[in-house]
Amino acid sequence: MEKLSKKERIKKEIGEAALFCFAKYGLEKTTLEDISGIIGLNKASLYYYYKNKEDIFLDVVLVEGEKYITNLQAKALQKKDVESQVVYYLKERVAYYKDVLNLHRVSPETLNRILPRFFELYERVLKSEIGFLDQIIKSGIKKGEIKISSSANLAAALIRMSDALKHNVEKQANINKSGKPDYEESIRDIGLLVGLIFKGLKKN
Amino acid sequence: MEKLSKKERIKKEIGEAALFCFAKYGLEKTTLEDISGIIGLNKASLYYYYKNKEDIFLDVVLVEGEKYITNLQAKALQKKDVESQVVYYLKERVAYYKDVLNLHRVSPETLNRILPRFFELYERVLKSEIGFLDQIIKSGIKKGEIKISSSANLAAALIRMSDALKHNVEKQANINKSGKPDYEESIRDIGLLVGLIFKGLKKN
Amino acid sequence: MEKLSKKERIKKEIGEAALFCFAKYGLEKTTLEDISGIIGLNKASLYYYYKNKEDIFLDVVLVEGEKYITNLQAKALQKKDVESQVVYYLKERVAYYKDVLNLHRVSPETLNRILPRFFELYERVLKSEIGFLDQIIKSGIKKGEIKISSSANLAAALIRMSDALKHNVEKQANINKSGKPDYEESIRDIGLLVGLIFKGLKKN
Amino acid sequence: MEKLSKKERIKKEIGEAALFCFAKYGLEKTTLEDISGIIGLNKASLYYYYKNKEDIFLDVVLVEGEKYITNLQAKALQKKDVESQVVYYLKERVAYYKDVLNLHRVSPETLNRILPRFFELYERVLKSEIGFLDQIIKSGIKKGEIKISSSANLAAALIRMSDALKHNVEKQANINKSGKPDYEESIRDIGLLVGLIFKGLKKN
DNA sequence: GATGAATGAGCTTTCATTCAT
DNA sequence: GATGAATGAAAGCTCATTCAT
Repeated sequence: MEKLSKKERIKKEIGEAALFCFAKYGLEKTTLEDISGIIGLNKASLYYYYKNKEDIFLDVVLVEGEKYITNLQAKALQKKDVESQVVYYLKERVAYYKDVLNLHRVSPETLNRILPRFFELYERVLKSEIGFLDQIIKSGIKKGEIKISSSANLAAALIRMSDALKHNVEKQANINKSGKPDYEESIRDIGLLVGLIFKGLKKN
Repeated sequence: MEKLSKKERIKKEIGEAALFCFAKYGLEKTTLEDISGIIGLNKASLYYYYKNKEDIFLDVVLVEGEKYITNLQAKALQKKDVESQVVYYLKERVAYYKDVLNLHRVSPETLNRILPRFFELYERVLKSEIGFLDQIIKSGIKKGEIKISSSANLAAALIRMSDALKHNVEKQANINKSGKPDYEESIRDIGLLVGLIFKGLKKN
Repeated sequence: MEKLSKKERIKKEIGEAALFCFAKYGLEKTTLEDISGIIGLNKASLYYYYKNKEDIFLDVVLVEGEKYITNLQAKALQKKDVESQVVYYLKERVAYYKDVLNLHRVSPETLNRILPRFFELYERVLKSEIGFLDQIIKSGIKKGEIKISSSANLAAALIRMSDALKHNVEKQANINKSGKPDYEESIRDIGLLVGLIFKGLKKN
Repeated sequence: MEKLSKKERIKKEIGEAALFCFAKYGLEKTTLEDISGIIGLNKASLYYYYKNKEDIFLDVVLVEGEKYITNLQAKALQKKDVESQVVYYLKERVAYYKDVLNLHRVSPETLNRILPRFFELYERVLKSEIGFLDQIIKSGIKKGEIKISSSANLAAALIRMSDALKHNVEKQANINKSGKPDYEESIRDIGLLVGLIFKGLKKN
């Protein structure tokens, strides 16, 4: 279907090779030679396609993330009611983060350096996520499960809330001795808070 | 209580600083300056206490491991019958490995270099583990839950079996493209095999 | 005459700079900065041309060795009869070793680490050495100086014998307190043994 | 016979251990731990007996040198006439230098750093050397082999001449590409010059 | 006198990044 | 577009040397 320019095609190849290496050696241990070697390219050539190693990582993680999000949305829709759908979606979304970081063995240190750029790029995906939640909520309203005037605002707020909770444990981890963000805490909080929010929305 | 020589005290300090750094940056990303800086030492000084970076890591992991094992044994004893105790202990034990490697973000590459030395040092702990299983099994015999003549042999065999299963997925990971050992497989196998073994022990 | 690629040309430059430094400071005291500085390169650049310092040394020694061997063969041919030629060649060959190690001040310790790799690379030269001895012997047969059916086998055996004798004193040196291989012993033995061998060959 | 203070005794022990190590590993590769380990001392303790590693080396070389000189003088006296004695003595003396540097694998670089201090310490030995030559010459005069008014001056001049020639090739080596002092040249020159000098002394 | 402890300087090696061609 | 070639920065490690005890 999609016609990719040659440049896009090679970028994709690089991304795939990188994904493989990141999963195998971790972000920091993967060398540009590891990546370029797989696709028979010189390591200097990577710089024609990407600004630097970090950008390759971000791209890979974003593409993977988008695939995952699409998949997750399909799964979420199978839950029985709006609340379950929303809770499931928000929780799994955070859990995904944890897995990605573990998979690529990114140190929180590096993470913090990367995150700003990540969210910059993530913006587009984020909008689609809010759109998805908006739809769910709207259909919940239609089915009479909940009542609320501004669905879009709620959708955006929920996403922001869960991202904020996630951020929170990441920052905590940076301050505390522990070093490892306790994403489980975010996930529990999300469950609790969404539960309370929906209690209110149903009451009416 | 425990009187540590000054050298021992500083080794402990180094170990704690290292543990913190390994958890935060991962083994490979942690520099000796990171570690020594925390306790106000010059990086060269670490070599007075440890032969090299790897040795620091092994020490830290072993000490942590021993603490964990002690704790795990207490937990295992709370399970209702011998079989549950044994299965729980063996499964959690392997799960711990997975967590440790994830926590410190050790690349499989490095892992393979370190493992031989690790098991050399682990020998002592291993004996205490076998001793623990032996006790559990003996008390199971006493309570009439199971029947078997040589409890000690069974204990050693069970430990060796679960370690072998763990090794197996590690070796597989090295051969396969994936790179990541699938410890879940080992854990499932342990559950299955111990189940079958105890079926036999109960039959009598 | 010979057209060298740019890479080959620079490798040669490095080799020459290295030879100069090794002779001046000795292998272990020569730093990569010493070598790279001479030809106006950054020390990291050496790694583009050679895997490591040891490889530079091996290359340099091999190239020098080959030159020496060629020269030695011309000299040996000037001796009056086969026996003299063979004895001269084998003795000088061992003496060269001693001189090279002295010249570059290689510690026996380092020597032992390097030797296996050296002989791996030396294989090619060795064959030409055997070929040379084979020729000498054949011409000795033609002139009626000696009698033997398999000249090639004798050639190979003589080279191996003298190398074995050299190895021997190197191993001895490692065991004994002295540390320094007594190559003179090998040289004396070679003289003695070749003398006896040729006595037999002439008798017929 | 000689009663050594405890300090002197330990200095001697250190010297012997050092000599062993220098011969085995060379000056630069020998660590203070190598030396102190042999006599069961802490490496820091060496600094109570010697100012630094270089001083240990100088001491060792001087002591060895003195032994050698004594021995050499006895040997020289066995030569048939003054000229032979003088030539032999001066030549062997320089050859000894070459051997010592080879034995301990001292780089000319290091040598130049050490030499000034060496000659400072050597002063005493030097006087005895001049005294020895003086005696030889005097006995030559007595036997009517040669004629000269100031024997002591000649003795000193001869020593200085041969040392100067030696210095010369060392400095040459530093300037030239070669790196290795060609002591053979000095030795040839000594032979030539002493020959001419004695020609003159005999003429009269 | 002896040494445990600490360190600065220097070494080899790796790697992301740059740039002329 | 691609890459050969180069490099700065930083890592792990070694060792002579210092110093308080």
